[in-house]
Amino acid sequence: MQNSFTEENYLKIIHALSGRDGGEVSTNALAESTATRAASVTDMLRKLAEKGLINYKKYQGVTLTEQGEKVAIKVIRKHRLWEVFLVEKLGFGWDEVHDIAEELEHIPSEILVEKLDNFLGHPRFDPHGDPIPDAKGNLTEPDYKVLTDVHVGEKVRMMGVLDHAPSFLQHLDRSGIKLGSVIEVKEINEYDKSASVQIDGGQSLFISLEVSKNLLVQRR
Amino acid sequence: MQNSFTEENYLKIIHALSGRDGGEVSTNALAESTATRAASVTDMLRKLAEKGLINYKKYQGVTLTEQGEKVAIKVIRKHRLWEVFLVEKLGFGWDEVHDIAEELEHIPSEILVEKLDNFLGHPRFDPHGDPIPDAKGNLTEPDYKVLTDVHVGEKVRMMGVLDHAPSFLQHLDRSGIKLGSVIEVKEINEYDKSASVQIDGGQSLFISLEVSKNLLVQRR
DNA sequence: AAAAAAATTTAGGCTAGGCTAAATTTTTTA
DNA sequence: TAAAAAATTTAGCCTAGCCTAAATTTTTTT
Ligand SMILES: [Mn+2]
Ligand SMILES: [Mn+2]
Ligand SMILES: [Mn+2]
Ligand SMILES: [Mn+2]
Repeated sequence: MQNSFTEENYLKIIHALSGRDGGEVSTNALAESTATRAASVTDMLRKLAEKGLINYKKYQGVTLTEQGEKVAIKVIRKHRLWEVFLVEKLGFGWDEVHDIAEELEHIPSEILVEKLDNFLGHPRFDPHGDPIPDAKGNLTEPDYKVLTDVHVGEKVRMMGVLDHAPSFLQHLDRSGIKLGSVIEVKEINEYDKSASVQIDGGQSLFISLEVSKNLLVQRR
Repeated sequence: MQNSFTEENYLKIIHALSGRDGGEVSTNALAESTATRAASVTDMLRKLAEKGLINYKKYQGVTLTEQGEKVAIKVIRKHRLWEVFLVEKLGFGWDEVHDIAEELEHIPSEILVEKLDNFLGHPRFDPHGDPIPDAKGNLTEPDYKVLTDVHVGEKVRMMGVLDHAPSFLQHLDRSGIKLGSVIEVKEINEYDKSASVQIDGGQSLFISLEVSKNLLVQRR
């Protein structure tokens, strides 16, 4: 049977909150992420467990079953492919596409997804640097580090963001930081952990700890 | 306030059933088109009237208000633009796109529609020959005639279909009839009104009355 | 112009997915 | 380790969109 829009959202959120270790997700965390109340979450968890999509024991938190994981990954695949479409083909900014993709990800047709993937040239990453699961459902999270873990003097490449909020992405735009940018850490301020960095060998600027915490980078 | 998926479908269907004269649409006709029961339709009509989207007096049938017409035309615009995208960009057949567009037409963002329209090069017609409303909401139905009204000896151009069912479209594919094809009526069988026609000056074939009734054509 | 038939609306219910308030269980703190 | 706090579940309600059965209105036939 088909899963509803709402069920798909729960599964996707459980996947995200579960992290790469697939740990238990709490009712309250889900209530927060779905912008509903804990009581409503409990109702839905019972339904998802009934359908075999999650492992749920009262008071114990939930994890995805293999089947639930599959569904979640399909939704993530669609979300990220649509984001690529919106940015690459329609000319949206990376700060504008999340909400629209949030709707498009629930359009059913398998064949649509595969034709879209083909049209886009089988992209591996979405506009925020997040990996796109392949048609078989394989999702490999590259292990990037956070900019706060980079030492003074190191040069790294910007590979993704942890925060997807438009305001954060726009802040990066104004700072001239984008996917692929080379970031050299020149200095770290002892007092507030802000960093002085140079972008692509050009402009130098200060980055707050808050920003550093949300930048995913890779040693080169 | 935003209109729901269901409300949008009602408005679109009322628009279609209302025809170019904007005549009253009956409860039963809506029940048939929405695949629901008359009682359910009545409920929804009261809600749409409440919102000022339709003119509704008990037992009298409904028409769209100006506001309702606007909403309906926006949905139609989205539906047809997405169909163009699916056929032109993703390579779907014209027989495969209706159901998918039926979902895509409810994705909200105005800006998405305009960017999509731009990406597609502002198409005037969808893959079935139906006119696409412009961004301002102008929808002009070209006045094509039905193939049954064409006399023997006339040559006409195929411009659209009345039936959008996949089986009908596939039948046309097998017959080599597509948008733009030139159809010359060679003979009309007195008994069953089937026609003998020649397509694009090449292949000759028989067309049943049922098919003729659903082909929109234009004198050249 | 009745009477019969058809169309439509009303009444009363159901499910999905929400909510608040109260009860229960688990976790933390003293 | 008992009490307090936090987390979670249960109970009871609500709205959107459906449904069936019964009542009402309109239309068609006699
Ligand atoms: Mn996103
Ligand atoms: Mn993304
Ligand atoms: Mn269609
Ligand atoms: Mn169409």
